[in-house]
Amino acid sequence: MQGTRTRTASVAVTDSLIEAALAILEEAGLPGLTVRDVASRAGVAPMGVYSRFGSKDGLLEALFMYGFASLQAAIETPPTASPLTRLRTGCQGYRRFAIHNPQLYHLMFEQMLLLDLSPEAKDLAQRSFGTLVERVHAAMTSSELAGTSSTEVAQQVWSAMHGAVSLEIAGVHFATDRAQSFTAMLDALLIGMAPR
Amino acid sequence: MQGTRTRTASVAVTDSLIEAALAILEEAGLPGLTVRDVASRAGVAPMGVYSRFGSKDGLLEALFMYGFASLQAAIETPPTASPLTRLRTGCQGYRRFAIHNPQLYHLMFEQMLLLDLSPEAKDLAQRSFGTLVERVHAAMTSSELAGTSSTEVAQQVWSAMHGAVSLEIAGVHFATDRAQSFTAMLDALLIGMAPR
DNA sequence: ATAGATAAAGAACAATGTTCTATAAAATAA
DNA sequence: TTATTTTATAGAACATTGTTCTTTATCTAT
Repeated sequence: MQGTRTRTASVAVTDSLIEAALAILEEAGLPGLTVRDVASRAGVAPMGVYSRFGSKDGLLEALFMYGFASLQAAIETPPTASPLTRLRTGCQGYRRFAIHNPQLYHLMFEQMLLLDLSPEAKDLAQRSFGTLVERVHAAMTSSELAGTSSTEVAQQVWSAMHGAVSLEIAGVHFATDRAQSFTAMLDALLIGMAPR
Repeated sequence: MQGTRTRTASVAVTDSLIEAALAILEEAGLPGLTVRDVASRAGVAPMGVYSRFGSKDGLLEALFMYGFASLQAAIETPPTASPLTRLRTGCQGYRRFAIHNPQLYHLMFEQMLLLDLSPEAKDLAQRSFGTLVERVHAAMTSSELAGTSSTEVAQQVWSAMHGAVSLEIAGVHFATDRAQSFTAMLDALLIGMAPR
């Protein structure tokens, strides 16, 4: 008697695993994201995760990279007359991404960022930050922002944004209109960074 | 023949468990914080955690509350001539707490805050926020800050602080002097919130 | 001092990340 | 096309961890 095992085609299994993981992540959160469930949802055995990603952390890193690619797209906006306006629009995109993908955002910024990431993952994350630095630099050039180090100012803007969406995702918000409160905080920060 | 089990005295075992958990947390991080290791370090069996805290999450909630009590102490400062200065000093204390207890801060804000907490834990956290609201309110009364809702402004200040220390703890910082960058961000935000 | 109540020790259980092994599918060669 | 080698997957097995169960040492009240 021969075995009854069947083997699924190897085509695009990697993508299926990532898709399954993303779906489970947003549905059940990080604790619900088990290797078995991801593999099952993708129609493969748990081993499939290990042959393709090396470990569960490897899969999570793939989600991390997917997330930063999405974030990059969310903050990328066409040029406008005012560089500061373009920066503001990008910040709104940042919040939109976070609010629309709360579990993924949590994974990216509150889990993976604390772990040892591969150089590729770090590069990708840094590229997103680079976009923000560019916007800040442009606003400095147009004299809409003061200061000398666009990197340092960008870090401060990013910090404020991250803190705001992070607490909002956690359900810690005492303002009635959270989008408006986010914008108000950002406006205050940018006003305080304007030339005087 | 009688068993060779010994039973440790019940006095102050709860505190021993919390102390052990805090030590392991900062030494090995959240993944290293296992019930067995905590119990072992406290000199009791794993069951001790369950009889006293109900579950591992119960123990983590005790750490959460310990953390917020410490944070409360860190942001609590004596009155000064300028309410805004007092607010600023409290914010520096906030950062100091976070940087000195990075793993605990991570547990508090990036893990527990996302879970279902007991009313006691929520109250304690809200009390810390209340202190910040008071400082903001005082600065509004002295016309050093503008705006009508001290709660909303306090939330924005907290957001910015949290984002800054959160990224700093994660190792994401592009400024040379991080304490200075934190202060610079805070200054910009408070300037942007000043009456005009 | 004795009896009952309490809670802790240690074993056992369930779930999860990971590894191992047999083998089905694919790739290659003749 | 057929035979052989390689690859990667299915399913079982293993280690660790959160949790529960059972036995029994310790505590408390009389």
